[in-house]
Amino acid sequence: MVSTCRWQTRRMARPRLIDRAAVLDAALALADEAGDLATVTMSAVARRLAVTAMALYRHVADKADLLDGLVELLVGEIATAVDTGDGDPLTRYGAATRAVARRHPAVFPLLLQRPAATPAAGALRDHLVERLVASGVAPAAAPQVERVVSTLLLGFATSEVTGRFAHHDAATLDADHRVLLDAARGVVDRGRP
Amino acid sequence: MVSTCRWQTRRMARPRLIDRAAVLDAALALADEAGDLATVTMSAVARRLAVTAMALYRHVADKADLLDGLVELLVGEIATAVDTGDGDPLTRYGAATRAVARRHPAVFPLLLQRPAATPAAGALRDHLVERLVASGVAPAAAPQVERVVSTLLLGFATSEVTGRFAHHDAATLDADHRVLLDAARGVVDRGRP
DNA sequence: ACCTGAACACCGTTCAAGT
DNA sequence: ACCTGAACACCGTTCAAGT
Repeated sequence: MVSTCRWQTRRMARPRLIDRAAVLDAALALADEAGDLATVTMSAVARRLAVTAMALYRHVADKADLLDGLVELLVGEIATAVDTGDGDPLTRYGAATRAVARRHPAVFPLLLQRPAATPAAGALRDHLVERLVASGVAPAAAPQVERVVSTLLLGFATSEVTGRFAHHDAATLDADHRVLLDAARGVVDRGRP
Repeated sequence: MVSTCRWQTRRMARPRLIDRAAVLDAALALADEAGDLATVTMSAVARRLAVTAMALYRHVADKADLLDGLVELLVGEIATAVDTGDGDPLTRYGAATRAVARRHPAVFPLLLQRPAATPAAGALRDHLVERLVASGVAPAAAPQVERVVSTLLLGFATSEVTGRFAHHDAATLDADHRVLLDAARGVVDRGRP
């Protein structure tokens, strides 16, 4: 027996059981399964990681920080989805937003609830502005077009996911979304010189 | 001394210290002053009414019911404001929505968060559809136009109030709102036969 | 460095009891 | 009928202690 601690690589170090990404993934999975943000408690997230609630505080500052992390995750998913699928960029952005909302209905409303000041949000915004300019929108107008179009898409997807249109069927919602995309297209076209 | 209870009008009756409206008003005032929905706890609302938290449960089913009541209050305010001010109906609806959002920034985001199935929401929706039809929108198209336009307005006002546009000044936000209203006008015009 | 145990202030909610 | 006191399960968070 050289040591009572097998994991002792250096002096008094402990094996890292979890990290920030694991915490956020567990929280997101929990929210998705429950379909309800109230289920995401520090205890529940910790339990899913086979750890105590107190252990989380090494990796997230507090619960608000954890929720901000979830928002970052969703923004990242929208960013990676925005360049896939078919149709023009606007159609793809709309589809990406809607798809992420459906995948994470409990967390999605947070996107409209906290300032979009996180790194991932800034990156997505920059990317969208670039795409708008590439499609002929005046550089001076592009940021405003991005703000308004993103607000349109976010508001609609949130409504869909919180059940604001609960008694309407999928076909009606799809038709509504087409009307919304037409309106967004109008905003983009008005930004063209 | 005929009775030890001065307030005893009938057998064992007690003076009604509070009612549902008082509970909702206190909760709304609390949220407005704090600018934060987390401040609205059952204890805090009760304290403001000089009553214990348990007393509230006679007048609201639970906390979710209390929050639904707040939503009703805001929807009512939008409904009464929608026919005042100048400009066309759409401009007024937009201004009314924005004004209510600014008056109640902490509560407003709830409008996008819960199904619009309450009586006040239904009444406002019916009123808006009527106005749209009166302005020449096809009766068959009016409900869809109402849904999309309301979603636009709610999404923008929510963003403004949650600080999603935090680093932009008032003039920029006003300009964004004008662009949004133009888009909404496009949706309305497309509903005309 | 990372995790745990114990502890704290607070939350929503119930139920029997008082008036 | 309406409100209170006591009680319960749960929440987020801290801090000293263990490894």
